[in-house]
Amino acid sequence: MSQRDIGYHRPMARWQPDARGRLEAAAFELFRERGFEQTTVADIAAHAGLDKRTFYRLFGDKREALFSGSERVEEALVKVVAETDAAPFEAVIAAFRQMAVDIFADRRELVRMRHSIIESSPELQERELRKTGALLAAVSAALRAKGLDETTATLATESGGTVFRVAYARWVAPDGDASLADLIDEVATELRAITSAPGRR
Amino acid sequence: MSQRDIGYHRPMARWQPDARGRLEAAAFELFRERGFEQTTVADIAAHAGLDKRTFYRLFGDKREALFSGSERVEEALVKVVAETDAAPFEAVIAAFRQMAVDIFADRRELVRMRHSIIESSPELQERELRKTGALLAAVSAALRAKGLDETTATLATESGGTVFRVAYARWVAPDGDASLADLIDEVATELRAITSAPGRR
DNA sequence: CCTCGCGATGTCGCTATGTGACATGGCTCG
DNA sequence: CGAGCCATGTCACATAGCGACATCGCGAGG
Repeated sequence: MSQRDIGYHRPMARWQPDARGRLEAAAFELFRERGFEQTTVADIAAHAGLDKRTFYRLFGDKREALFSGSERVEEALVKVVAETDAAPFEAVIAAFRQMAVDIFADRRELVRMRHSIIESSPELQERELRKTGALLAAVSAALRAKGLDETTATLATESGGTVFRVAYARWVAPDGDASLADLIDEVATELRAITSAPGRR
Repeated sequence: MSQRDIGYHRPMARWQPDARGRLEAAAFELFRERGFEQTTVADIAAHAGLDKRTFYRLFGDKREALFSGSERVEEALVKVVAETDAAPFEAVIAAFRQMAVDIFADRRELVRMRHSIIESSPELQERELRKTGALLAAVSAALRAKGLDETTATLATESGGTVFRVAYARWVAPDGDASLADLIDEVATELRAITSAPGRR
């Protein structure tokens, strides 16, 4: 890491480039080393060669430094949902599946590290929940934009989210080795079975 | 309100009774009047005739004052799930249904006020998400205790939670008038339809 | 080439959150 | 009747987060 050189004869710009990226990296590193609560915003800023105040200009709060990829994920999900013409639940599953392939598949170790950081802090778990909720709201809006009523859109979206969360939990588990996309398919099938008909015990 | 007299000739106890209840009431009142962010913990404590420090001995943080009923709800849900012998998803739905009748039905206005407070603050929304998650985790554990595997338990629980959230959203909506229990049944049926089979568009 | 303003960053100061350590004083139990 | 318990208050402090103002390289226009 580091080695964020600019070039050779640049007469030394007033500031190093990519303040935001440096802060994200510093936060990730420190959260892993000392834990979220043991890391102060001043620590993160100093580690990135910046001031505490600059951190707060780029991130709403201390937790946000860990949740930067979410816009990309949201765009990917919404795009698939908007373009596919499958039934609502299937559309959402397809979106998560595609997103898993395009964004998650190659980053398993990174995702695992991030997951273990979040797992260790209730505050971060809360933020993750909120981010996920916002993501699902965007997906649901994309479904409604296709003419679905709100209840249908919400139920399809939330069910898809449930499938994803369960599949994701298995994927990041230390011993799992199946691909996330395959896990999503498996879990979707299981969910269909469970909610299908009021069968007997 | 107030008028929390003890009796006639009680030689004046050192402290007024029910500090926790007074703090909860004060918090609710102030959050409604000024909003969550505009209310400081010192305000709440003063309003209840107590010190800031006492607040933090009784509540983990400022938000917790709004989330005290959750243990009761959890107990009610777990009890039904443990005692019924329906299929998993149906068991969870039955639990929410029963809880709706026993705990929510008579408190619609209170629940609406509480909901509007939470809606107005992202911090409170995060906490609500976490509380709901903990609740669902307990329900899922109750299902596993009956011998179900983790995936089935989680999927049934989360799906039930989805149904409840959607029904609840309709129930607290300003114009709704159906009972929460009925809404739960309706939404459950809709969810079954949506996840049933990969039908066509 | 000069200057003038923009924009990203730093500095300062302050309020509020949340916590540890210690003090107080009715109440209960022996 | 005395010893301690325990809920509460008091004090001090680190950190989060934010408003206001200062700094100064850079780039556009004269």
